[in-house]
Amino acid sequence: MKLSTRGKYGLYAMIFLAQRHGEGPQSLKAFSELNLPEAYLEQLLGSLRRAELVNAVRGAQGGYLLARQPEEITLRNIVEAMEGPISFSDCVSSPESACARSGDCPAKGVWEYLTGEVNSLLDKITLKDMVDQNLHHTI
Amino acid sequence: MKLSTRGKYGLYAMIFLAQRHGEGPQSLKAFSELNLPEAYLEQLLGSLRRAELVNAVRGAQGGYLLARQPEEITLRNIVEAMEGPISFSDCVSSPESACARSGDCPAKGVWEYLTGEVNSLLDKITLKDMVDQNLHHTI
DNA sequence: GCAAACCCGACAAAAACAGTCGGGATTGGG
DNA sequence: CCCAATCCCGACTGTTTTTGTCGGGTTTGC
Repeated sequence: MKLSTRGKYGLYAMIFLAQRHGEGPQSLKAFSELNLPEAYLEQLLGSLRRAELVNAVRGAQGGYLLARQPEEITLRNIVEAMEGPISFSDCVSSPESACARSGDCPAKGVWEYLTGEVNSLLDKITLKDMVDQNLHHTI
Repeated sequence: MKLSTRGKYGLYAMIFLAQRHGEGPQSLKAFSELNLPEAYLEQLLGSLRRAELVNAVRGAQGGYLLARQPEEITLRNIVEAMEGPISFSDCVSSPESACARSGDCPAKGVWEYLTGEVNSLLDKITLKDMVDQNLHHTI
């Protein structure tokens, strides 16, 4: 029950971009103040781009930009882009990994319930909330 | 954001014990209907015992029993016993892994908030709720 | 055209996970 | 008292996931 560094670094990168929203493309080098491994971060930004959370501008003076407004990007968007769909147990998300006891498995309902709750928690927090340190309006 | 098999199998084992609560010690062999690797399950039951969620009775006719009533064992108890403390990022739980940006890290508040929310979600679900398929009273 | 950028697939080290195994310690029942 | 049933424990191993690195390709502003 922990995010991997992908999830963490991905969020750091998104917060970095949100803080500079409107200031033009931020090159990979600009991210260096985050003290993350550069080549690795580049990979992660690729995932964020493919998830359409950031846009990349190639060529000189290029870099990365948020693809949407900070208030339109949720924590769930980011976490899912970096770590795939969140679900407490595979038997919820992928049909083929349903276990033998599927039919009346008392645990399945729990996984479904929790997965739903956490997703809705993550849906409620936007990038804007995070840079504003404004988490309480969500409660 | 997924439980490992430790978490899943551990919960299956606890549900199994809850369903037989009051019927005396359940030997490792009795668990075989769960179709889990026996030697591995034994390890996991060791973790549950050390977390004081089950009691083990050694010797012939021995086995495992719930250490408390099913309504007094929460999902959080089980998950933490199997996977360690829940926290979205280490910088919340362990002081030494605080990252350089600790002071004003916009992500830290998010991790703390989410960790708290998920913990309180897990606190509200007891083993009894699960065997009764009664998750809705928690909502 | 060239330097500053991003893009991409392949690779590798390290850590975590998912078990297995062999033998030791306890204990109820005959 | 002995033995079989049972739990206990640490060491070991194979696999998968994670966390990166690297080299070279592509794009584009100046």
